[in-house]
Amino acid sequence: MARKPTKAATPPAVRANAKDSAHAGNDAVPASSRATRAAERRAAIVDAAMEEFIARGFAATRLDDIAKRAGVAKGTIYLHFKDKESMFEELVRTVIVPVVTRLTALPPPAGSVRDLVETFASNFLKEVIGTRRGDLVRLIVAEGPRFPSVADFYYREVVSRGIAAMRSLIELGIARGEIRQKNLAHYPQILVAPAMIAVIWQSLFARHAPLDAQDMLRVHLDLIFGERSTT
Amino acid sequence: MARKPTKAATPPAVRANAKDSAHAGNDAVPASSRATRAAERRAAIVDAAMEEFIARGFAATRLDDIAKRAGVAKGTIYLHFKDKESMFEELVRTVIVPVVTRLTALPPPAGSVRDLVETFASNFLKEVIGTRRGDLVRLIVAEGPRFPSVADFYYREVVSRGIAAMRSLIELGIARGEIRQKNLAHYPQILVAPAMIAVIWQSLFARHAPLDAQDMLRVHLDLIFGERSTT
Amino acid sequence: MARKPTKAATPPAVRANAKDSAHAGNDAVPASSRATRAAERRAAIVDAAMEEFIARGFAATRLDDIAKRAGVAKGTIYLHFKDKESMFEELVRTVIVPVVTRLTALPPPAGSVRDLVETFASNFLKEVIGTRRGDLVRLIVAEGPRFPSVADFYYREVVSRGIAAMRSLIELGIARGEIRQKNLAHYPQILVAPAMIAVIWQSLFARHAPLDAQDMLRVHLDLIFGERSTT
Amino acid sequence: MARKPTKAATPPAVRANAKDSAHAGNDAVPASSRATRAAERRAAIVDAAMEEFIARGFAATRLDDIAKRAGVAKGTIYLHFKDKESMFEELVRTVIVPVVTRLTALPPPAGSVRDLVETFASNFLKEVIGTRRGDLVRLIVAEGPRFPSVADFYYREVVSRGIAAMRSLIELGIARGEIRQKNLAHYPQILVAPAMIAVIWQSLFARHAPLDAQDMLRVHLDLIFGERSTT
DNA sequence: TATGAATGAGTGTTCATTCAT
DNA sequence: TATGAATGAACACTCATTCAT
Repeated sequence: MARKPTKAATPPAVRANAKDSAHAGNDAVPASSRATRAAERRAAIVDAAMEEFIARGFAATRLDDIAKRAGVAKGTIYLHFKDKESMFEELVRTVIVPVVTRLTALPPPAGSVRDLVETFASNFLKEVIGTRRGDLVRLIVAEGPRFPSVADFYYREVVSRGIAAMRSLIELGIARGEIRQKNLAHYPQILVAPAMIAVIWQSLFARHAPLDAQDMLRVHLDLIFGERSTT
Repeated sequence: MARKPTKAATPPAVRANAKDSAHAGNDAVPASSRATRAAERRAAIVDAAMEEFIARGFAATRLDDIAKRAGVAKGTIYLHFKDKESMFEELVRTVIVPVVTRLTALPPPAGSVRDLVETFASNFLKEVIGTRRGDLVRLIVAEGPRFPSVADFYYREVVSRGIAAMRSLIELGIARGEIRQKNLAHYPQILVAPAMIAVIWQSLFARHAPLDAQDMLRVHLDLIFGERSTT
Repeated sequence: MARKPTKAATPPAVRANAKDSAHAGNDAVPASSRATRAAERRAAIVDAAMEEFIARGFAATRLDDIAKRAGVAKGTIYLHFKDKESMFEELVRTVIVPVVTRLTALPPPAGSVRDLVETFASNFLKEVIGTRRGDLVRLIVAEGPRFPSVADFYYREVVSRGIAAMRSLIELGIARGEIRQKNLAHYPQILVAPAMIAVIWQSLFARHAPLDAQDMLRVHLDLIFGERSTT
Repeated sequence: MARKPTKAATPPAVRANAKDSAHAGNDAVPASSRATRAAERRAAIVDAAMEEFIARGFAATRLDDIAKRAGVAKGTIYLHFKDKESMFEELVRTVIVPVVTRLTALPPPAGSVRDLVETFASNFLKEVIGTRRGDLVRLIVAEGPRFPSVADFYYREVVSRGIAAMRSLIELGIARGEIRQKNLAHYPQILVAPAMIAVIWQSLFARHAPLDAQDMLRVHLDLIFGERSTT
């Protein structure tokens, strides 16, 4: 869609003293420079690929479909990615990084630890569970074993950081007396486990039995921090 | 299931003074009747397919490889399964059912609820986490969206039952005063979440950061039941 | 399952003075001798194969289907025929020969030539057009080029004889003054052409436009012998 | 055949003062636009497929062989046809249509009806009998029952039209007193029957007994129109 | 003799990748 | 840069043929 609007859009002035009469048509790039256009295309491909990989998994996804969805020709994909595998790998990186940075841009540690964790959980709910990004998590779980580099990357960039962050929070909670269970700091996974389960549940069983993730997480936090006094 | 009943069933007396010397050599493999052989082959195929599907996922698995691994010809697979898809679906059923029946054959509810849950968790640890069966769980998470029938089956046979069983236990725990958190009964998922995370963790990140699942589960139970008084 | 019930089922009386103790059970064949049974089976296979080959052509016919239709096991076919090709070839022979002998068993040349030809045509109508045998003709037309031996056989046994017979009739007709066109004797094909066309028409276009073969043949004979005086 | 007519077709003038020295080598095949090339390839595939289908029938024909004969890769076939079946169906259409249009482009009805029919027959002889197109007729007879759509198409486009045309001619002949047999108009099949037989004969029995189709048709016409007065 | 499970070569079809335009 | 026609290796599935029972 909107395949070749450029030709008409080219302001004549731009081509003023163009001497390259032979193949002048191509470089009629308007406002967005060539580089920008390329970046846009790449983004379109990444988005399309994401959709397809999530829907079908790596092996069953056809580059043809990605190209169609992205509105580019199949060959164009190869101008941006070496092959299907590296596309998948880079894709995961590309999509994950901003998520991580957003989530780790934690609000300054004001208020109680529980508040912090709750804010975090609430962000997670909005940003991940039941969204495309949640599906990405499932995709990584699915394809991880066949793409060690992806699993490694995910572990390094997301999991280990997340675990570390959770551990800090837990330790802070323990220090402040909000958390009783001292051993919890050894297994921050416990803190996130229900959230992860919620992600997977939504992908697989939502239509059998919808899950109120928010409420579940609240109950879980009550377990850890003690039931909240209803103010 | 009644794998080799023939051997025992053959009355020794019958062959006492057997004079069929002519073709005595054949019965080097006499006992396994045709039906038995067929069952064995089918089992071999199921095993091989399980390995391959786990290792590569559905789409990337080649029937050729399954056949090779099972030690049968490719065509033989089609004597047992309609096509690749139904093989996958039946496979999951075949493998899951015994697991379910074993796990649901709960020890009689003697002792405290915590003991019950602990026993259950310990079984789960031994039988599932880090085993082929654990990988199967990951496989289902991975392929579920593309195999609704598999996801449905898994939900019906495993998840919903498991959830129900956990809920009963939780309610029992609440009734007996072992569990404080009344709301936990609404989300039995919380009880199992760390176990599931452990399963997935072992599949994906074990080599980066091994997880002591047993200890983690213990900590989690402490969270729910209160820290165990070290007698 | 009920594999060898014979041994036990054999009434002792029957085996009274049987000295062939070793494999006495088999020959419990009632009225029809073993040879007869074999011939019956062969006939069943031939019939089934005929149906299938006509319906699907040689290449697209599955031995499995033939076996099923004939009520025998696939392997049994190989007890009667070397392979699929020779089955097809022998089949055509088997089926054609009786047709030929019946058709060539012309009624003694009494009456006019036209009467003779008409009798012949009427037989042909009943015995061939719109019947399985008519389909066989189409089958031979279809597979002839790939089965030279079949085409050869068909030419030798059916076509050349038929042509010769027709030629005799035509010559007789000319001699008796019933036929004017002397040259017709050079092309007996002309005499049979409409009959053959009728055969093919029924196979291919009957449902679009049914053809009254009998009437057409009458008109054709009128053309050759002159319109019949309606006495 | 007629693979690269482009070379000759390229008007020299076009390349007169070409300054595109840089990559002048490429345009050794300039004229044939992509569309032209595609059409050529498609034609090559159609030709090759025609040969193979005629030689082996539908089921026994391998796409591999068609591709090889057409000088394209197997995958290329699928750029032009959905699958083997539709290739066969489209093929028949593609090949038949021009034949029909040519044959129906009858010379203006000048002269006697017999002359007309004779002209027609002579065209038929040259264009169909003993040619690839004749084999196509046999192919349709052979595969028709398994390809109703092909039989339908053939009936609609060829047979029904041909029958109608023949009927008109016969009626004209009757009106002009050239044909005595009034009933012939009911069965135009009789008029064409020997021609069809000739087609089939050439395919199947030519090597056993060659048939002088031309002479046979003449004799047949004598039968219908009366023997020609030897001028 | 009869069976039908087992085989594996063979075939239609797909799809990642290339490359001339 | 971008295209999409062309490629051909790869794969699911079939089926004639064999052979242990």
